[in-house]
Amino acid sequence: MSEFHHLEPLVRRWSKRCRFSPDDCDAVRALPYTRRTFGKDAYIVREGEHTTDCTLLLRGFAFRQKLLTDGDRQIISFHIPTEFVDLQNGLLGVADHNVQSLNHSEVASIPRGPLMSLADEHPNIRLAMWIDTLIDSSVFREWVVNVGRRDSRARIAHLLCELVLRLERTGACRDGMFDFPLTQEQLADATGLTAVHTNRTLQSLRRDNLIQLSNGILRVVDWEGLREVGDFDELYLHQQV
Amino acid sequence: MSEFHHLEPLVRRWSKRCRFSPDDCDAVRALPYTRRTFGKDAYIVREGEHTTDCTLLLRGFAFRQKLLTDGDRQIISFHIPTEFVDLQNGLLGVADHNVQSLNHSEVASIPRGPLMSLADEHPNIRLAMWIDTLIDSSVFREWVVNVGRRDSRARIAHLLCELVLRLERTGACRDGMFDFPLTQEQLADATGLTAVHTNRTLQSLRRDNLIQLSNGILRVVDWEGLREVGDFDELYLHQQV
DNA sequence: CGTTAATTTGAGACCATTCAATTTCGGTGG
DNA sequence: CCACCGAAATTGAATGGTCTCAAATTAACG
Repeated sequence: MSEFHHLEPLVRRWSKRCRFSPDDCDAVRALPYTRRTFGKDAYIVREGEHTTDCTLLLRGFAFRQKLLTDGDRQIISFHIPTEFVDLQNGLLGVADHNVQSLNHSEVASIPRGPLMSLADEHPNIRLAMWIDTLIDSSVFREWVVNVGRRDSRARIAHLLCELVLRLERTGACRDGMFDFPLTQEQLADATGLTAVHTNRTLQSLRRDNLIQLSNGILRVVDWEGLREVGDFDELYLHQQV
Repeated sequence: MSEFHHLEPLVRRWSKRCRFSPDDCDAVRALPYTRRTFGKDAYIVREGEHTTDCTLLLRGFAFRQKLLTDGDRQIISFHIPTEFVDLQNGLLGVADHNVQSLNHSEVASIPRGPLMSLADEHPNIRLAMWIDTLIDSSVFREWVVNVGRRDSRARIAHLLCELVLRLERTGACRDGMFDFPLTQEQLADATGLTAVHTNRTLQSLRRDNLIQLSNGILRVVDWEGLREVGDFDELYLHQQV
């Protein structure tokens, strides 16, 4: 079992994007890291913290969020395995938002120093990292649009479309079907709605035969329909990069 | 007048952040660029475009936006001089959103190739550039929160607080007073509201003696009050970096 | 100064919220 | 395996913030 290296999925993802040399790949594999696990809703990073590591998600889901002073929560992004949940903290000194584990998750904590040195010394790796942060950024922009200008049906449909495409890449979604561990409250916090209205909106999407959702499994019944309702265009995911 | 180099403000901003060597500074100054001007509302970058340059704002304001299929517009960020409006396009192949000139503006178009080579060869410059894109990203996250979870008064107050702090750094805002070229429609598109409701909300902020706004000049009368109404915390701007 | 853009006002409709109660689900221990 | 429990999902009714549509007023500009 020690044949398998925990960072291998990261190597695969990055090397595909940036034509890594064998040396680049080995350099990533040589990164020091600590494996950690988190329970449901556990905090991985806290706003205001001076972070010392970057966190690569190995298993489970995670999400970023900010809390308002009145206690309201806005979820800013969801993350799936092989993604960093806080790569920006490699360069920014202080975390500007929280990161929580969505369900039971497993991560690799990589110290900032070695990670940034790696970037300094390997142009291809640096490029892959930078592009990761740029795609993050593009997703945030789309989320501004989503919560700013779309109605409840479109917001939720759009979010589901995004998850489908991202999960398909990792094989976690096949035939439009995947494990959907989000509670309706989390879905609400991600779309800027209330849990109650999220519930009614999901029912409306089900009624229109766009999706099925039960037992924590989501199935997209009508992809083109969902796409249309969600005003979805995947350009912003930059998946070809 | 040829004493003054158009990229000098950029050199100053970056070198302050990353301890540039004289050589770093000269390398930035040596960048090739084309000066261009744009009229009100003119497109600087269009979604879907394969961009060849990055655009540094020299004078005037600009903003990023996306259009929905139904024609609605969501503004994603505002930009002020010495900022790049599309630095991410140096690495991402295709523009995922539009950039428009807010008023009459002046920019320096820098070809991607030389700009990225510069980053490759100068660690400090690369760091400054990367951090620029990371701060962009942090601002987008805060905007997700703003349009997702705050009511109309808070959204507008928050946006005004952000503008004040950013403009103060460049000297364009003093004593809480600055040229405010945004129309109420643009303000609405940035906060996810309608122009009509933006108008009523501005009146409400004026009535509470938080701001004065007339003749395109905005004056923050009660900074602490505005800050409180907007639930504003400037951590996300990372201005100390 | 004339013409268009931008701001302002009013009234009514609607989408989403709030608050509360009920039902279902998922996990746990007896 | 069933009884139990808390969490999550669902439903209802009333409220409210924001939108829509239209018209009037004011400001900007050539």
